Amino acid sequence: MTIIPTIKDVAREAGVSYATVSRALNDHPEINEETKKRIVKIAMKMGYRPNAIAQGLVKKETKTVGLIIPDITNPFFPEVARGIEDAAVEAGYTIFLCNTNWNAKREERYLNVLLQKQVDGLIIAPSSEEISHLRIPLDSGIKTIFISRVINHANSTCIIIDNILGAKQAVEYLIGRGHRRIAFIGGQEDISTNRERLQGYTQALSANGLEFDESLVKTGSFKRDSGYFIMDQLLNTKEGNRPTAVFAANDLLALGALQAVRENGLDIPSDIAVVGFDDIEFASLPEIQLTTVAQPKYDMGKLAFITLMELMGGGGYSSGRKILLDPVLVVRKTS
Amino acid sequence: MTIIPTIKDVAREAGVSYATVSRALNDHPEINEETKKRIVKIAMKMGYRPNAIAQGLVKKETKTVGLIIPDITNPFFPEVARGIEDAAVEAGYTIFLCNTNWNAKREERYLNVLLQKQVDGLIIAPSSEEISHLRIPLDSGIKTIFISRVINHANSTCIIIDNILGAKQAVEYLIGRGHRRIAFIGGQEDISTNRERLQGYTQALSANGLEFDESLVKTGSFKRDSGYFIMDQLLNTKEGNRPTAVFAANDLLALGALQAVRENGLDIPSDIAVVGFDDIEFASLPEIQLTTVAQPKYDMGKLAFITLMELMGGGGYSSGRKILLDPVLVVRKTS
DNA sequence: TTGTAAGCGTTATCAG
DNA sequence: CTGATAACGCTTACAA
Repeated sequence: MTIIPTIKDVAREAGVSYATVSRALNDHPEINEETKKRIVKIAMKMGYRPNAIAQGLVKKETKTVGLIIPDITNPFFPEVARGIEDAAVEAGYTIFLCNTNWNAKREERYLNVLLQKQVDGLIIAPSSEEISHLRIPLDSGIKTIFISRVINHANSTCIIIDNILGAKQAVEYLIGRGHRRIAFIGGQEDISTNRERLQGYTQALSANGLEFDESLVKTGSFKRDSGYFIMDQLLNTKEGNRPTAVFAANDLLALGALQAVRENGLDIPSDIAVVGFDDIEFASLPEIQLTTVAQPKYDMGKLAFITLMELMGGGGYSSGRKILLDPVLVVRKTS
Repeated sequence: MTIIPTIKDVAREAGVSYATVSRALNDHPEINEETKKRIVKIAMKMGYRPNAIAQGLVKKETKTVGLIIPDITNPFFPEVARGIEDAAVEAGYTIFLCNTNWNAKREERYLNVLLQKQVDGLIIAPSSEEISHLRIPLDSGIKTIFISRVINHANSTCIIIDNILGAKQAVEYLIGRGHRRIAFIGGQEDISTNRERLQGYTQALSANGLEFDESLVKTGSFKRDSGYFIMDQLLNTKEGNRPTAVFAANDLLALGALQAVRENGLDIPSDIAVVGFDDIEFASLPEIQLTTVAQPKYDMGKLAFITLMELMGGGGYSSGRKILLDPVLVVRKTS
């Protein structure tokens, strides 16, 4: 419970001015090596730790970035976050984690708080299409990276996966396996991730001369219970309409769908084939073996931070870039 | 890309002193209602946002707390984190998320960074028994809550689950089902979580007159591949020694064990019964149906933050409390 | 090479 | 009720 010493205390102890202490600690070139060593030693002994808040105030840089995600409970995001953080630690940054629970109001609130806290940059996985509040960071000029969702704003930098392509691959694979009645189980309808995956689904159908059947497309939220509920509905329509395969917009939905299928006494994949999206770790469990479209989650996180660094560095790196990552279909046992 | 106005700008615009603006914004009692309204309006129009860094400097309070966890990839922690965060948001706090990847060095580094950033409090799920560096926060007097692991330090407040009891329940249940050769698959050996769960295991055995067989106890790290590897070893010892049941120190280990058992062509639970610990969401998947000892993860997070608030509030709340939560055995299909 | 002093954006203490 | 002004802990011109 010792009181934390300030630079003032160190200066007094060492019998020099604040400036000299500051110089010693940040090893400025213009300082006597001897006194520097002496001061550093004293500072250490006193347990001096520079106050980052004060530093932030004068340097106008906090070595802090905000990360806003919609659902920390979806293993996809922790994996991305880990990538971001590993890159951040290396660069000496600390992360404010903000989980919105898919709540746009909370997202907006966080945005404001983070700006007030003077973060140097922002990484956002937007949770709603209601992007009006996303103009806040953009207009304020703070360096921002959007991940997993594209934002239509002149100079927003986005890192996303090619959702359309990924979905297309998944559905075409299903078609290749002979399926003709393929359902789409989506998350929040108005989210671009969902829209694009639906788009890929539609494109795959039409490219293969299959008719789009509205009754086979249902959306909810990107959660397991939603997948369960929707799949159950899908299975309990009149017999003839039942799909033989399902493409779910993420793995959580797929996991829910799997459960509904089994509880309806049907077999996977012989009665119903299921394909997900994300390739969360649990998709590969031997008991699950979910066929899914993989995203490079960890690397996406790392890339996001590195790109943000470039932006923050202020170098000639143009914002407004859209970085598109490649999905890869991982075929396992549910299809 | 507008420049962010300071209180100075607002003051100039409103034709009053900084002090008055500050008073208006923090609605002090001693201010004219009219001018207050006028100033607030002007501030809003200008898009003024108080600089939290500057506020932190003078108020000596940052409304920020640090959260240090070992593995964000283990669904247990995101769930706890969500609880913490929900409570934090409500109280107007923001969380620094620090993931250590079970790395003590990184934990120590984070500790120092967080102190420098002047967090108001700390919530730590320690990742190693090498607690020497944990003296840093304790000695510095910063309010700290330890979760999921107990720290032997005079005035550390810990929120943990009764690991011994939980493990005991699990193993006694197994014994009740007729198992006599029960293996223990642990995480990092020196971590109290692991030690206590092992202790519960041992107690259950001796309380039931079963002999402790060293060859049935193996530890690795709290990860799935570790569980897989250990289980595989266990199964490939000479036939007679093979266990008929396994108690894994967490669900990830159990999931790995499940996989090894199946890959060895054995049936669950008839050949080998498996019980885990944590009850992560994926344990309840119909395909998994893992029997496990449940922890109130989300509530534990909320409680952690609320307790921290009490501590930070400086009220008469004594630190040094150990809060013990109750585990509950959830019997599903792997036992 | 070192010291002095101004300033970062707030809040808080005094006077008025 | 309001206005100066001194902190908060640090960095950085500018002087010495």
